Amino acid sequence: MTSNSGLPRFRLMMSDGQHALSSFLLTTQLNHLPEQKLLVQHCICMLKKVVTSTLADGRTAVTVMDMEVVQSPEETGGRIGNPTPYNKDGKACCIQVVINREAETLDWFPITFDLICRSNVLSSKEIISYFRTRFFICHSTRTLTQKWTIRARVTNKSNVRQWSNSRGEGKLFSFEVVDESGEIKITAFNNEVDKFFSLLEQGKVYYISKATLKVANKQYSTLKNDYEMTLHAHSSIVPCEDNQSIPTMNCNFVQIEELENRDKDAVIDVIGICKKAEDVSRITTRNSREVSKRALHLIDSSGKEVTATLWGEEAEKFDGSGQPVVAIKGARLSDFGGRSLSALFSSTIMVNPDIPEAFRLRAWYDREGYAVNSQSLTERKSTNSGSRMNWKTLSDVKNENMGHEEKAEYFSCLATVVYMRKENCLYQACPSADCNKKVLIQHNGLYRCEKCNREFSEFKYRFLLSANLADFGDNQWVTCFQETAEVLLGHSAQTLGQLRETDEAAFDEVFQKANFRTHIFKNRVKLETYNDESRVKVTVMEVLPVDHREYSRRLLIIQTAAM
DNA sequence: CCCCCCCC
Repeated sequence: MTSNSGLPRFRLMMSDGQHALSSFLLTTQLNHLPEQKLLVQHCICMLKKVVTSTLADGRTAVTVMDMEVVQSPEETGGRIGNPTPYNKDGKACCIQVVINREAETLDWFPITFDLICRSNVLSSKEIISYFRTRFFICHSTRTLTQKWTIRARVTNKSNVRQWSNSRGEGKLFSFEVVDESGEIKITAFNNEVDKFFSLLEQGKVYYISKATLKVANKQYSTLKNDYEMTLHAHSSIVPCEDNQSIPTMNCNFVQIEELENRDKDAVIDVIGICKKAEDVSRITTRNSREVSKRALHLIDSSGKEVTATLWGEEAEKFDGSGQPVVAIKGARLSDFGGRSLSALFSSTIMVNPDIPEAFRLRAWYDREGYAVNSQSLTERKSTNSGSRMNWKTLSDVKNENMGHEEKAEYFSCLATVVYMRKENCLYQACPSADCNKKVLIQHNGLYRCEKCNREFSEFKYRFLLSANLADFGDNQWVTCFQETAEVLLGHSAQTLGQLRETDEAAFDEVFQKANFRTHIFKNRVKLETYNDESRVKVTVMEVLPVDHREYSRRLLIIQTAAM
């Protein structure tokens, strides 16, 4: 054919041995291939870059922008199979072409993943839909469902998690992969969990094909990709042995010292010597879930130390013996204790990773680091460090008009309980797990909760205790709810409620014993208006035992103030 | 189709 530029234009018929399509046009830049008799009949070609277009008559033309001849007709042995014409509107479609390492030439393609077909053979249908997909991705934000193959290394793999919500229930896991062009998250649900979970191993390389692509929800991902993948029934994952060219995890380690300058909630990569691993412990979250946690004390050559918390299984299985190098990719920076780190579900924790940074750290620590009197960015958790406490005397609270701001204020004080109101210290609350609303007894003997709009045969006792606290110079009425009242009185609301019903003397004794006790109180203070009357309300958030050192220190402050 | 990221 003749091109617009007047140069000869070559048209190719390509076949996969089953079907053939003659609508391939060679870009004139590649004319040397046929002219030098490299591109000849029956050779096998690897198409590296192709642009498809729809002609006026509806036919699809495929312009070959870059290609390589991988087998001569001699090697191929002539025609393969008995191909019939490919009809894209109809039944069959399968044209043998080969795609390899396509991505780098397609810089306008937002997911520039290394496209390699596992068998090195793609059908024309796949190719055409693939190119449609590229167009689709560029111009649409809807869920994208097309097929391709990537070759990538697994850098992180989650556990299997169950979910249950109004839309149904099931299980899932996700993993993250990296290749030369970037990183992407891939999620598997239900059947695909069974199929692929045990196959995938962190650090290994796989061919992954026929996953669907969708726009990533940035809210839940810190990966540098606007898209993510989901596996489906037809998806395939095959281990790849030849993985030299695929990068390993790319970490961007931040020096511990530098954490001081980073924003709270930043997600960062850190590497350090685990100077100390605290014991694993179990905690209950706000959502009443139990989870294991373990704090690590990491130090690096900046001479600074930081506490990093691991969760769940990561916390349980962590072995800190021998002070290993620990790298955490994607830890979240918290301002607890000044600066600390917390592993996320998406974090990757590596013990003694095989990377230069780890070797350097090991050498530094064994040579000199072990002797460094390191300074931690994370303050010791303890009530006597003082710095997290906004210490006030009770008269300070009044003199400084605390609580008059729009936002509630907080203060800590050392004070003695001088009175507790026994009357109304307990109320009958709704027995539902998360409802503490007061219930009213009905004529039918049932207890009604207005909030839940339900009647119950039972109630639970809750504390709402008014107490008067005093220090050397002043006193203050405060409110203690459930947890803090339980600490002050040393009994659960349920126990004390029953005691009140059965043994009034014993009930009174609980109050006598708890009175005139001295504690550290952490309080919230806020001006509240009720019936047109404003007054400062102090709610006790936490009751802590008095540490002797702290007691002496506070006493000194109080005495100095009194002089 | 998930989206939990916790505790002091």
